[in-house]
Amino acid sequence: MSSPTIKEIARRLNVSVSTVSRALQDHPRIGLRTKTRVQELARELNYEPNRQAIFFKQKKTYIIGVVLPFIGEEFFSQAVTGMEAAATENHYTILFGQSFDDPEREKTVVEAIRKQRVDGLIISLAKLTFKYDYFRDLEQSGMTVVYFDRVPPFDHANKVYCNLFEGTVDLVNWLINRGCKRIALINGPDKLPASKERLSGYIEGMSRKKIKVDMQFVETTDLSKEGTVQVVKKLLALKQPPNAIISFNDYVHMDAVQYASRQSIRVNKDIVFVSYANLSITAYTTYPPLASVEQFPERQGQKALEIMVRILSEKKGENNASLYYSEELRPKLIIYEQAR
Amino acid sequence: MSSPTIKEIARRLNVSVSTVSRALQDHPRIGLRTKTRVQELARELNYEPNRQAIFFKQKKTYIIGVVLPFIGEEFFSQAVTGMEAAATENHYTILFGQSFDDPEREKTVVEAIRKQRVDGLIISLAKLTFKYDYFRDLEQSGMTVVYFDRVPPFDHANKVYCNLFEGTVDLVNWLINRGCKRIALINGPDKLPASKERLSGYIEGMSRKKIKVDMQFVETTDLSKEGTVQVVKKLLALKQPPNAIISFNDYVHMDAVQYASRQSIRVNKDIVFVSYANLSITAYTTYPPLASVEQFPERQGQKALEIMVRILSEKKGENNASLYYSEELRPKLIIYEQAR
DNA sequence: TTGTAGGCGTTATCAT
DNA sequence: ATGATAACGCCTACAA
Repeated sequence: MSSPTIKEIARRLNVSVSTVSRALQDHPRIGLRTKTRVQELARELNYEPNRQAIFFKQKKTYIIGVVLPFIGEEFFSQAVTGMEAAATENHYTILFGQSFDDPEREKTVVEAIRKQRVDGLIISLAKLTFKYDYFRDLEQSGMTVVYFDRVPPFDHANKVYCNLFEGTVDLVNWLINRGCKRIALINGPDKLPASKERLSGYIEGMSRKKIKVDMQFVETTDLSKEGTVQVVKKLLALKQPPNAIISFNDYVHMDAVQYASRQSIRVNKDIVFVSYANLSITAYTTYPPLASVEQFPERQGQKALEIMVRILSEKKGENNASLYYSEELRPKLIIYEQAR
Repeated sequence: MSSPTIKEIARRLNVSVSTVSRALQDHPRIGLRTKTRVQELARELNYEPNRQAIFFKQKKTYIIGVVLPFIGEEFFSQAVTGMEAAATENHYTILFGQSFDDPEREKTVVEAIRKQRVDGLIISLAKLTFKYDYFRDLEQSGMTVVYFDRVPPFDHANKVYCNLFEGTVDLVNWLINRGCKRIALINGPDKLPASKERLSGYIEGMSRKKIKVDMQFVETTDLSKEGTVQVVKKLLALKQPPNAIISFNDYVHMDAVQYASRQSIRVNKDIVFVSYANLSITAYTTYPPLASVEQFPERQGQKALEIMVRILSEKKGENNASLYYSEELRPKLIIYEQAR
C-alpha cells in the first residue's frame, strides 16, 4: 500500500539499514553489487524517503510560509506566481495564508503557519498593521522573515519592495510634458507608507518642473468606492478643476473614472486619468488609465523567495543575523495612449 | 533562542520526560503540584511542542495540498479563500501550487507537493488533462484526493463541482422569455467537460421551449482573444445573426463584446450578451454581461476542504476507501439588467 | 565494504 | 503519581 521504509528494504535484502541508506545515496564506498540490489528493490517497491522523518532530523521543512493580504488582488496573485516559480526552482514549497488586511487575523494566520515550523516566512503586511512588536518577536525567536511590498519602516529587516517615489516623479513629469499642470492626486490613507511615497513623489515631480503644489489637489480616499467618489466629487467641484488625476491604484482609478464619466466628464480629454499597478483587467474597462506605474509583482515575488532561500542557506552555516537584505525595485512607467 | 523541548523542561525540574509530557496534556492522574510547576516553566520558557516530531510520529502533517490551474483567475483565487477558511477552522494549513493548465507541470507540482507528505490533495485539473492514470495511481497509492470544479469523468472519485447543465438551461430559458430566439453559444473546446455541460444545457433549454437548435449558432473558441474574435465575426456575418450570445465565461464574454461593439453592434440591444462565472471585475467593464451563471467558487472551495477533512478523519478509524463523496452544487442565475 | 548504535522530540506502554 | 523505555524513519559517527 504505502511506501516502504529502508528498514523494510534492509530486511528483505538481509543487509543493515545503514547499508540501504548509503546505497540509496550513492555513497562512494559501498559495494556495487549491493548498491544495485538495493536500488533495484527500492525502485520495485516504489520506495520514497520519508521527508517527514528527514526534516524532523535536520530541523528543516523546505516549506516557506507566505502571508499576503488578499490573493484576489491581481498584484498579489501574480506575486504568488513569482514566488512559486522560485520555490519550485529551489525545491521549496509554499504554505499559504491571507490576512484580509486585518492585523488580528494576520497574527492568527502567521501563528498557524509558524507552528508548522516553516523554514521562513514571507509577509506582506496588512494595510493597518502599524505595531511591529509581534514581528520583531517573531524574528527575535529565530524565524527568518522577508517582508514583501508592504514592508515595515525600520531598516533591520529583509525586504523586497517597489519604490513608488521615483515612479510617481516619472508619472508627474510625463503629465506635465503632456500639458497638464493642474494635477490632482487621489492618495490612499495618510498612514500608509505607500501613500507617503506617492505624495513625496508627487511633490518632488511638481517641484522639479517649478509648479507650485496646490494642496486642494491632494485628496485621500479610504479606498472604498464611496470614499473615492466623494473625493472625486470634491475635485470636480473646484473652481479650477484638475486636468489630470493620479489615482492611488487601479481600483481607485476605476471608481473615480466611472463616477467622472457619469458626470459627463470626457475622460482622458477634459481630464487625464492615470494610475498605479497596471491590472491586466483594466484593458477591458471603459476607460483604462492612460499611463500606469508598473510594479512587477511577479518579479518581486520571485526575488523575495530567492532572497529567502539565500538567507536560509547562509544561516545553515553560521547564524549571523546582523546582515539584512533589502531589494528596492524601480517601477516603470507604462504609457497606453497609443495602444488603446 | 529557539523553543525548548520537554526533555529540557524535565531536566530543569528533575522529573522524567513522560511526566512533563503528561502534565502538558493535562493528564488526569498527575500531581497537581507537579502539573503546575511544569506548566509554569513551560510558559516561562515559551515552550512549544515540536509538531514536526509529533506529526512524524503520528504520520500526519495537517497540511492539505491544493493544486489549481491559475490563481490569477478570480474564480480560483476565491476558491482558495474558501479553502483557507475551512482549513483554518479545522487546524489544517494549505500547501499551494499552480499547474498553469499544463498537464506536464501539473504532474510535477503534484509530485512536489505529494513528497511533502501532505494528508490530502485537492486538485482542479488542467484544461488539457485527459489522461487520468497518474491520478488513479496517486489514489491507488493511498493519497486522499478531492477533485474540485474541473473534475475527472469517472464516478469513483471525491468531487465538488458545479453543474452547469442546469445553469445553462436557466440561462436559455431566461433569454427566450425575454424574447430572444436566435441564441448563439460561444463554447469552449469540445473536449472539456465544462463545454459539454454547457452544450447539453443549451440544447435542453432550447428543446424545452420547442425551439429548433441551429448548429450555425453553436461555435467553439480556443479561449484565446483571437479565437473568440474570429468566432464572433462569423456569427455576425450570418444572414440571420443571433440576437443573444452566451459566452463560455466572462473572459470570452469580454473579448466578444469588445469586438462586437467595435463593429457598431449595440450591445445588449441588438444582441444580448450573457455569460458564466460572474467575475466581480466585469462591473467595471464597458458592457458587463446582462446575466451570469454564478458558480460560488468560495463556497465550493470551502466545501471541498470540508469534505477532505471529513474523509481524513474517517480514514483514521478504518481504511474503507470504497465510498466516495460527490457534491454537486446548483449554480444560480444572476440577472443584472436592472442593476446596471 | 558493511554493521551497530545513538539520536532527533514526542507519545504510549509498561513498570514501579 | 511518576519513571523508564520503545518506537516512529532516517542519518551518521564509529566500529569491525
